[in-house]
Amino acid sequence: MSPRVPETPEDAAFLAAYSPAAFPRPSVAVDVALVTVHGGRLRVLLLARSEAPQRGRWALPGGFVRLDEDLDAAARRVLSTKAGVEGVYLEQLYTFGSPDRDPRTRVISVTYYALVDHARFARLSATSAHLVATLDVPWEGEEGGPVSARDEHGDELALAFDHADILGHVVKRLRGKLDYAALGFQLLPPRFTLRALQTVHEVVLGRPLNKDSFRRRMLASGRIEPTGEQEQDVLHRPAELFRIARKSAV
Amino acid sequence: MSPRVPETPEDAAFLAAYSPAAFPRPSVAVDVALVTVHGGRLRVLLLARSEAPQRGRWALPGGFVRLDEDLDAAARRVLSTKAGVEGVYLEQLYTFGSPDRDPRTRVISVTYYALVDHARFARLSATSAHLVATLDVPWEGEEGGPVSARDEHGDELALAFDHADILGHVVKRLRGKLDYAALGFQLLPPRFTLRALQTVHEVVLGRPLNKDSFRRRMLASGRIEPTGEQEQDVLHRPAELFRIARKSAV
DNA sequence: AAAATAGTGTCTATGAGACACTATAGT
DNA sequence: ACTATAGTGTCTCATAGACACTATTTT
Repeated sequence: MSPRVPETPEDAAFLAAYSPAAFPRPSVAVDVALVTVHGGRLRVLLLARSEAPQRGRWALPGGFVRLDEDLDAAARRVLSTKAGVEGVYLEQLYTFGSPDRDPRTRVISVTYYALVDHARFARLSATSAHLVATLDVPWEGEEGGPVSARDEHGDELALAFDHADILGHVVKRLRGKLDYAALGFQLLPPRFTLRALQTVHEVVLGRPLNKDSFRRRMLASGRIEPTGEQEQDVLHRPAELFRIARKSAV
Repeated sequence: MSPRVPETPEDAAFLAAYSPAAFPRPSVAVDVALVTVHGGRLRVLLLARSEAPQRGRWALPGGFVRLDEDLDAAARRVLSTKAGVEGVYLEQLYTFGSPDRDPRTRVISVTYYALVDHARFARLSATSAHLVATLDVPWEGEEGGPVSARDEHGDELALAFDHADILGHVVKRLRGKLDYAALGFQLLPPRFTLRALQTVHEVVLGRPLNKDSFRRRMLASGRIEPTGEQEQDVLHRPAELFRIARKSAV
C-alpha cells in the first residue's frame, strides 16, 4: 500500500486543532467466517451468543475494531482469541452497514472469510459454546442469497443478526474465485490427493466435476506439484500426494 | 437482506440499559470512484481538497456516513451532492482501514465505484474544483497495485490519502468482472454500437480484443439486444445500435 | 481372483482466434 | 469508383467432457 503522505505545516496546524469528537460515529466490528469442507459438506464455525442481544443465537466470531488496529489485524485477533487458529488464509469479503442490522446501536461490520483444513477444528469441538455447523445452500451457481446453517442432527440453527446473509456472500465468493485463485488447497491438509481436491471443489461448487478434465486443469495450472509420496492406509490403489507449488509457474 | 430479528424481552431490557458511548469508535466514510471511458482512456472524477488536511491534493468524492444512513445510501448521497449524478450503476468495492491512512483520526473508508456514460461528465467540466482525470495503469491483467492519475496535459496528479490504491482496486475489479457481468454497457449511452462496446472492453482490459469473437460472445450472452436502428452521421457504413436486454436470456 | 480407485490415451463437442469475403454508408 | 467500417461464413486450434482402457493396492 502507499506510504503515509507527509504532513505539510498547514496540516500540522490543522491537526493540532482538530477534535475527533465533533461527529457522531458508528461502531465498527469485524466478523469472520471460518470455513472448511468435511464429510462432503461446507462447514463453518459458529459461537453461541452468551450475552444479550440475541443471547443463545448462533453467530460468527466477531469483535469491535480497536482504534489503533488494522482491519485485517482485527480479523486475525478474532480468529486467534475466539477460534484458536493462527496463520490461515484470510480475505476481506464485504462490509455490511444497514442501520438496523444490530439493535444495540449502529454497527458496521467488515466481514472476512478464512479457510482451514478440517483438522484445525478438531480441538474446538469439545466446547458447547462452539459448533461446527453445516451450510445448506438453497441456490445454484452464483445466484446468491442467504444460506442456512444446521447442526449435526440436520436441525436448522437460529443465526444472529444478518449472519445468514453474510454466509451467503461467503459461499458466492468461494464459488466465484475457486477456479482462478489458489483457494481449494486452503481447505485441505498440506499434502492431499487430486481426488480430495476435486471433492473440495465439488462441495464448494455444489455440483459434480469431470475427473479427467479436473486433473488436467489442476496439473496444468502450475498451482500444485507432486511430492512423489503416496497416501497410506487406503483400501485400494494409493494416490499420489500433492502440495501447493512453491513458486507458481507462468 | 434479512429482516431485522425481533427483540426478545431480555433484549429490550438490555437495550434500555445500553450506552453506545462505552467504546471508542472510528470514523466511517464512503469514497466513490466515478468512472467512465472516453477517448480510449479510463477516466475518473477527482475533486481538489479545499480544506486541510492535504489541501490542494486530488481526492475521490467522499463523505462521512450518517448514523441512520445505509452505506449504499451514503455513496449515492455523495454522488448526488458532490458529483451531480443520480441513478447510476454503483457497487461496493473494498473497505480500507489502515490506522494511519488519514492523519486526522482513525477513518475507515468503505469504497464504491460507479460507472457512467461520458456524457454525464459534460456539465461538470466547467468547475475548477472538479477534474476528470485519466488513469494510468502500470500493470497488466489483474496483477493489481496503485494506479496514477493524470490531467489533460499528461502531468501526474498528487492524490490524497490512499486514493491511488483505491483506484488500483477499482481497475482490478473492473477487469475481473467485465467478462461475466453487465458492466461494459454502463460506461456507454443507452444505445451503442458493438464497436463502441468493444472499445470500452479494450480500454478497461488494456489489451486489444478479437472482433469476430467479441461480436459472437456479446450476441450469445443475451445481455444486449438489437434495436433495429442505425448510428447516424458517420463517414462509413453505419452500424446497428444495441441496447441492454430488457430480460436477460437464459 | 475380486474389488476399488488411480491414472492414461483418444475421440468429440464447443468456443475463440484468424482470415477472407460481402454489404453499405459517405465522398 | 473509392474508402472505410459493418457484418458473415468458414477454417483452425485449444480445451472440456466422455469413454475406454491399464495400473496398483487391499482383502
